[in-house]
Amino acid sequence: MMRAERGRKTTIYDIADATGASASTVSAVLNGTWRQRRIREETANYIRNTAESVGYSANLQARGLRKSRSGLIGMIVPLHDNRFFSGLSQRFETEARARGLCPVIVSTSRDPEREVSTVETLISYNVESIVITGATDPDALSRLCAQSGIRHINVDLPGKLASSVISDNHWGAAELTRRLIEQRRPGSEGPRSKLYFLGGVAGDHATASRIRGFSDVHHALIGPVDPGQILASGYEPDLAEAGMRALHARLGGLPAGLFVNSTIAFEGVVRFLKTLQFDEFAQCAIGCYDYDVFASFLHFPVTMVRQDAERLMAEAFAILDEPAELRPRVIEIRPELVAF
Amino acid sequence: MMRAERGRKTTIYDIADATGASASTVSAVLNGTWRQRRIREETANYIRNTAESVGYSANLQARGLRKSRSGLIGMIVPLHDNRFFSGLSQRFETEARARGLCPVIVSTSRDPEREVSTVETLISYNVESIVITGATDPDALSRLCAQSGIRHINVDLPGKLASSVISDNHWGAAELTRRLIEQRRPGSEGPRSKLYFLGGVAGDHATASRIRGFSDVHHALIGPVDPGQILASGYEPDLAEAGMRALHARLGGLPAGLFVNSTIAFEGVVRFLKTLQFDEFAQCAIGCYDYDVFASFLHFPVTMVRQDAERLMAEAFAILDEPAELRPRVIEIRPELVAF
DNA sequence: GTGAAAGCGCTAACAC
DNA sequence: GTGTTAGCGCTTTCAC
Repeated sequence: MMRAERGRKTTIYDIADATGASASTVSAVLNGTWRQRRIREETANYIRNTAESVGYSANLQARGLRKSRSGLIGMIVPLHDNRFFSGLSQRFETEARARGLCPVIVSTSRDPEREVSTVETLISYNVESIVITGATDPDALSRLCAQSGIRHINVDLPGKLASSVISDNHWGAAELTRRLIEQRRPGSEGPRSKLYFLGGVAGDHATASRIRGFSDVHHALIGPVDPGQILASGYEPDLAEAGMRALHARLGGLPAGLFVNSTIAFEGVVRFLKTLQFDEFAQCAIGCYDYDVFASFLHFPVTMVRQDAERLMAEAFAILDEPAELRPRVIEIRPELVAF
Repeated sequence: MMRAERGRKTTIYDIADATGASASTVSAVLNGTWRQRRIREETANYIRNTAESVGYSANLQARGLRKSRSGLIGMIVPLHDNRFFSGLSQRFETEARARGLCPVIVSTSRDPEREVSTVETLISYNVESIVITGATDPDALSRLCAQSGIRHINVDLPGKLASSVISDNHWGAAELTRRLIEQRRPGSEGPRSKLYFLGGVAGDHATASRIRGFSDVHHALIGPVDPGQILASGYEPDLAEAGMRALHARLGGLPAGLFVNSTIAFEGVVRFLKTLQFDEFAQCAIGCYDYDVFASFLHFPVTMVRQDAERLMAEAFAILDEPAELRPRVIEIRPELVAF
């Protein structure tokens, strides 16, 4: 193993030298195509044994270069440190593994430039396809991928240029709103008798759909929604907390119901509620779009919407597995409502 | 751009043809080494513009093959869908990015075989180094890496064959135990006056250190620890819940204090506590090794240990950045105690 | 200041 | 049934 001794990793040429076979024979044996080359069983065994004994492992970059494939599959997420996205990552990993691909998951901090450069990097590594989750500008990424002919799909946030698998936000929000209205204590009147929507960014697709779901049901069951009932205060716990404080001051108490648009905002809400007396917030029906185990153990009842990460990813891969489509599709997956 | 028209991606040869320069000049310009080649500024600009206008992006597999580097850095985690590990992932990503490397994070479900095959895959892709977190058998992985001369480091769980950066589990557990004992309501006697340790696997390094920290302080302040006080019931919420139920039955009530060894176990514990009356568990001092935002909002006070993912990763990369060491080191990072 | 050519480790067509 | 050979796209010596 002269080459190995020189510090390099052992290659098929080393194995070829060691066994007296040729590089192509070794290659065929070691990558499984040897049956079609009708290589003798014993030759194959001999080669395999030698390879194993020297700890040979194929150089996947070389293979990738030659076959212009990489065996890698990419995914971008806004952040790892989040229940929903880490759930998606977990499912992505499972699906990738089932296809013999090595998952590369990169986070982009919701930064559009970083999204672009990350996708460029993935493309440069010749990933087989890309799953784009929570992108701020999915279509910019689609254009990049299209340029290099890379299959890709949007998950969670839809785009116009590629198929998308998203949560059925309208349905989930409508259903959650319906339940909150059912739970609402009767009696109060005026602004405090209404429901309020808190958190997220109104421009963002998911939030917009949820606001529509909320408004539709609210309108049908209680009455028209006033703009003051929608507090899309952003994605930070602090902003949600401040929003809650302001709302509480404005109304002179808690409203009949609260629709919190993410666990991130929910954190701020809970922080504020903790400053109140139990009997005060016991009067308020609380719901959160998104799920967290511990949020379900709080000292007041809360209804949560759990998005179906498993189906979202399964559908995404189903589309990637199929031959490319003519026109982008949007598939909506219903979330599940969980009451505590 | 004939090659591009044939469906391939554009290469430096395409750019060379288009600009009339040679492939090596194009290469130098596009990878930044052109100054040392004293290529004329205008030539460089011309080439860069052409490259950009055709949307050229380098084939990183080819570059990697040639330079026997990949620009990838690997990490294995037991699972993505967990606060602690996803926090580590997030920091890993930041550190990798700071070094211009593309992070590849793969989960292994705490399956030893999968750990091995994942590390093999990463090695085959020529990753620059590997961060191993929460491995069941770190030393087996170290041997693999050593075989191929890949730098690597253990995080969270230590190994004997490579340097490790771990949480100071003994200190954290001792400190948590001390606080629980302080909070303990005086008065009771017998088994119920003691603290109980719940969750984790006694054989696992982290759990073992924590049990030692717990026992040392318990011994010093209350008295010897009875084997019956240690319930290392595993990593499943269900097991912890069952463990709690059994303990409660055995003691005829809750003990003076409860040391829960992970948020996973804590989930089961909380599930059980929910079945009790408020004034019953209000008597029990509760602590959890590991942190979760929402766990801090429960209807009883809890002290949590928050591991310092940022410093864990920073130290890990600091070691990877240094020249290889003669003897493996173990660095312990103190966690932070947070009371609610 | 720039080009020609070799080669990274692998695969696949084509020999025989 | 197995060997020879020509690249995959890039970097890097060496030449001029």
